[in-house]
Amino acid sequence: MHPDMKKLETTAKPTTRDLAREAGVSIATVDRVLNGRSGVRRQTIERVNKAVEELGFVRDISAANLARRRSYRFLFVLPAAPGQFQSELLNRIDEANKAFLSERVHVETVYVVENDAHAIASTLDDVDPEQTDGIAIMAPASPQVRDAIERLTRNGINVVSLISRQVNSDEAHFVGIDNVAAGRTAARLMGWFSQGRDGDILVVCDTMNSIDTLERRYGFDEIINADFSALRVLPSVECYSESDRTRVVLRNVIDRHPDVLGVYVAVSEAERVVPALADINTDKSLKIIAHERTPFTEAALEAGRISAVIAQNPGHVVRSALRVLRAWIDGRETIQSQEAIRIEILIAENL
Amino acid sequence: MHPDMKKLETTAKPTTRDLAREAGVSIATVDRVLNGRSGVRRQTIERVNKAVEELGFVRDISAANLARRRSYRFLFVLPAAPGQFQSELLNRIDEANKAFLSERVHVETVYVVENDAHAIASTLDDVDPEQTDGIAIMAPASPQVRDAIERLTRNGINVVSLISRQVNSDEAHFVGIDNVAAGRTAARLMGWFSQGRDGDILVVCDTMNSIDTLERRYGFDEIINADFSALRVLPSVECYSESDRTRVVLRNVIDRHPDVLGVYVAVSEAERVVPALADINTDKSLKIIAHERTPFTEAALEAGRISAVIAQNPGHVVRSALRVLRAWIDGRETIQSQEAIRIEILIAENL
DNA sequence: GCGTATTTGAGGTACGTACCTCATGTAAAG
DNA sequence: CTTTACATGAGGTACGTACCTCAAATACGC
Repeated sequence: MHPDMKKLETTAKPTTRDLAREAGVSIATVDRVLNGRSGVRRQTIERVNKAVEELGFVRDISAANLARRRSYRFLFVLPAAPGQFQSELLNRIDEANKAFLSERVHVETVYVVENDAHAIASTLDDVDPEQTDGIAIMAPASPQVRDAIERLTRNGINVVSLISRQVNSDEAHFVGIDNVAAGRTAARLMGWFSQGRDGDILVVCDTMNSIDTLERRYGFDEIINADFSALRVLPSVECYSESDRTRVVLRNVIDRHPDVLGVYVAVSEAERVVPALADINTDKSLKIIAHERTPFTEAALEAGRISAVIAQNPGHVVRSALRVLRAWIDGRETIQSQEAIRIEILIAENL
Repeated sequence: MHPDMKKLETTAKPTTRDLAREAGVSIATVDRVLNGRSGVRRQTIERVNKAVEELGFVRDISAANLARRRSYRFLFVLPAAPGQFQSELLNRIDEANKAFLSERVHVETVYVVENDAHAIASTLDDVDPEQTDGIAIMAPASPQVRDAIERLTRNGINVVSLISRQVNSDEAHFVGIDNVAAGRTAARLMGWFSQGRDGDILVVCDTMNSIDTLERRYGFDEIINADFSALRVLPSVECYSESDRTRVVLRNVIDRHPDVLGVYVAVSEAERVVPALADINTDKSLKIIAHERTPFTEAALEAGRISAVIAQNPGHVVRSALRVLRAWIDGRETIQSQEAIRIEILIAENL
């Protein structure tokens, strides 16, 4: 056996009792210091803190939460959109809710109309600070939502934004990928796919009003212009989440630009856009890059209908949001590297 | 506010007390049933279980662990190799040890000589079941280690294998990537990089005795042969973790094969192999794919000296191992999707 | 119907922390 | 030197679960 192991047995984890003995004060005083209650001399506070250092005391969060009768009540605010990525996200929330039940974490979900910033803001305003400890919101960035988040924060409710960053809101931690970098990544792949040929590249988005889409497009152009000058990126095709419109618009663009080599589907509803592309481009020579791992994109990758997918792990996003909110409440640090959401490159081989 | 929220307030999480009332038995009996103690009639057991179902009782693990005085003492067994990936892994273990301290998880690390299966096995045999609750081992697959793992399991110590799968050991859960798929992924990328040209591809490994390397090579060949017939994969270059040897062998091979287009560095010590390649291939036309994210590979990606990296997240690996071990001890389920280690494709744009 | 074995209940203590009250100590202000 | 404010100690209860003991109730064999 390795020599250090004995320590585990003899040196048990120090408790508040040990702290009191070490600092030469009573347990009550230790408690006052640890929980920042008033009525302790500066000098005594320092004695206790020194004991904490020396014994390496770490508060037992389980016991503390038990004593406090604390449970974590979190609320996910999600757009009521029907896409596969949405439902994937929902499944992960359900999953997390079940898994964290034994750790006193309760998760609920409420839906909002995606395009109505005022409605979203008023939903947020209606949240009762007495009954909610934290909120994870996925909604397009807007001043109304940003302000509502600020009000929540002032009321003591922690907020993180999911997938879509709420700009200018330093209050809200962001859980999601860097969309500019995602666009750059897509561009690099598209460049490789083009094999040095010249031609046009199509970028499909819902609406250019979405900051996420703008950022992706920005990153995409950046790399294509810098490193793949043989490629021209056409103006973004906006399809406003409507299947019929998508079909018509795509056909128009591709008819007018026979040199289209590849398509970057910069929105998450690949299941709506890609089939439309397949109908138009029957010879399957188009290189398609889409976003998000869903049953549709998985199948399409395996069938070779999509060449690559840029994804963020929805389970990771959900759990990260919960961990960040919880750490915030506990006054703990998070593990930085754990909370960074990776820009995943998925191909048929690494699914 | 959404309508469900009130429930949180009124319907508190049921406790053993509630269970007892619901089942019409005493708390002591509930306790006997929940903890599988003897001396309860079958009929009574069922009454209690029914109450568990109906109330949706979930045991509060924090409180239970507190009462049991349970702490989780885990041991990482790592090869004493000096590579950057190793030290990355170590950092993550340290990090996890600190972060999980407040959840009564203690992690220690012990080093073994990588190539001495007997020594590793005897290290495992020396572990005291009284003082260790679980082991995560990273070591080349070998019958000796596999048998030692089986002995540990019989003694009630749960074991997971990290990075390298211990074959034929169904006892030990594996935390790491599918190496065949990793090889396939590398091959697909290499194919894209080759842009349809024909030429030779070099595969660099430590030794062909390593199952991990064999699997990567197998997957690599599979895709190259199937989809990129213009490329020929040369016999693997073995460099036995020695810098001098690496340099000599690589120079020999590249001198003899001027058509080498790309190199797949199938081992984790890219920091040893890639600089050697750079010395030889001064015109920088070689496309290099390496394994594992390390300070070296990050810098090399950004500088364009490496085109892509196939990686597994060491922090994720460490935490997943700990979660799996803990769930095992608690008799809980793990979240499947959380414990799958992804084969990450890293390029300069998605770092 | 008796004795014995099994099943159940009642009640306690403990885990490590939070939070409360009340008594007592000490220092500063008058 | 007293008054007052503040600082600290001592001791308790609680959280939800585990685990223990002992007594009481019930079932079972004969």
